[in-house]
Amino acid sequence: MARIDYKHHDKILLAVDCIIFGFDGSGLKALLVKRGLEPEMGKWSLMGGFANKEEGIDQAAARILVQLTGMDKIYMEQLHCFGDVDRDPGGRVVSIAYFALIKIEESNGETLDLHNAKWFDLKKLPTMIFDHKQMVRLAKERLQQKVANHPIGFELLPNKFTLQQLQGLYEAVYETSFDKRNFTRKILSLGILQRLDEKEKESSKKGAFYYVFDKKKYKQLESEGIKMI
Amino acid sequence: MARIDYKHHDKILLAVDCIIFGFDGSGLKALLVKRGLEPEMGKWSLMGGFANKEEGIDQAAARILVQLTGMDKIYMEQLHCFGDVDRDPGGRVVSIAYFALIKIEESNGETLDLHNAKWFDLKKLPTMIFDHKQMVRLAKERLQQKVANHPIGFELLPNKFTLQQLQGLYEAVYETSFDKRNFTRKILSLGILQRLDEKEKESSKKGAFYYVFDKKKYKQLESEGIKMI
DNA sequence: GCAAAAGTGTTGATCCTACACCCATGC
DNA sequence: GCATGGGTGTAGGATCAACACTTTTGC
Repeated sequence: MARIDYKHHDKILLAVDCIIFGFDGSGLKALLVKRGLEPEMGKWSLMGGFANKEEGIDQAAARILVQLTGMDKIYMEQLHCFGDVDRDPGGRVVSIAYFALIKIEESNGETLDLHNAKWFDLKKLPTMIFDHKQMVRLAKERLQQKVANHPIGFELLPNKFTLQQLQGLYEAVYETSFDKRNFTRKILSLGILQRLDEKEKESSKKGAFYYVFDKKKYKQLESEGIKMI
Repeated sequence: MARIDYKHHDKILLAVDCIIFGFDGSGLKALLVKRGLEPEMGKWSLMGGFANKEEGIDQAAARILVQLTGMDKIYMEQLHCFGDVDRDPGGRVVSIAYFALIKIEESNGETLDLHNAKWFDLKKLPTMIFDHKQMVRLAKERLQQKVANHPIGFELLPNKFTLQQLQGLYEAVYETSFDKRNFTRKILSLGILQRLDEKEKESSKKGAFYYVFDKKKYKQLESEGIKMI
């Protein structure tokens, strides 16, 4: 077999696009920005950017997430690589999509405004550029699969949350509703929630206990994939 | 926000690497080739190649699979994009890994020989270049997840197969063993197998019925994901 | 007739689902 | 004292796991 050199092959623009999910108590949201460059400037778009030669693609995604949200260490995972020849009318660009889960209340309003970012309910998404709608759809499917077996839903909630908030989140992710008693029993039986002595008193007279996700206990149990739901 | 042009961004070499699985009745196998270019020429490697500007990445993967196996229309799905800066000592190359399932007996021996390809038992893999071992590990995990909910195991078996072969395949994928009665009952209760009148008489006096996967029935049932196992 | 693999049912345990009432509190 | 959301238990059905013997046939 012939000896071949890397030099004779095509180099291609590599982009990273981020599907950023948030939950505000009423529904799953995606964070979109107004695109700041041609083509399609001014249209709604996922937050994205180009990968540089000197950085890994995960670093590129993390960099872009910090740019927009001002937040470090947010949950992020690679989704899929989109590489149709004509996906971007501006040129041949292969895009690696990442999805991220953030706690809405911790994001930085200033950096969001800087990029003209806005939260959209997943069920009321605007028209988006290129194949970004397909990216969001795929990300939502992946989120559903993942949430069923991994404790990542907590990334979308405040550090302390009530069972009702947690149930609301699962209902939003799966677009369905669960029986309160069954849900409570199942989620508590996993043994990964720790109840605080503190109560949330905003939304009821009686008050609902706050819980926190107990990462240590989860790590102990994690024989690759606990059934969350 | 400033108007930016694509031209000012880095272009990067894009490779495609294929994890090709096969099943020969005794264990899950992966198809490796002797690498034909520097660096690491002569070492064991996944079959790969560079993506061209004029083709989509899925097309690139399909092209590379045909090159090696001589087979068209084989089951293939994107796995993950590997983009660490130093993953390839020969230069900055981002690789998109695909995994494929083939029926070993249908592959073309000549094209395999041409690339010095060899089947390796997944439990006895040789040293491989770059991050290819990691790719195989991830592919195996994904295969396990996918096989549990989708009827793709049949891609690894001849068109007609016995229940014993099918069970052997599932046992190989999950590296465990199942109870014959429970397995038979569950798989037949799905209603996606059709029994032929023909028997396989090689491996027993009595003979075992051949079955075929009934794609039509599956499509009817497919309300997104039937539980296979 | 015997060796070798094929084929087939039952039972107990577990898990899942459906369902409704009392509790604590602020007003 | 009443309105509001918080918290809790049970029973029936479905599913899963464990288990062993009979059948067929080529030799």
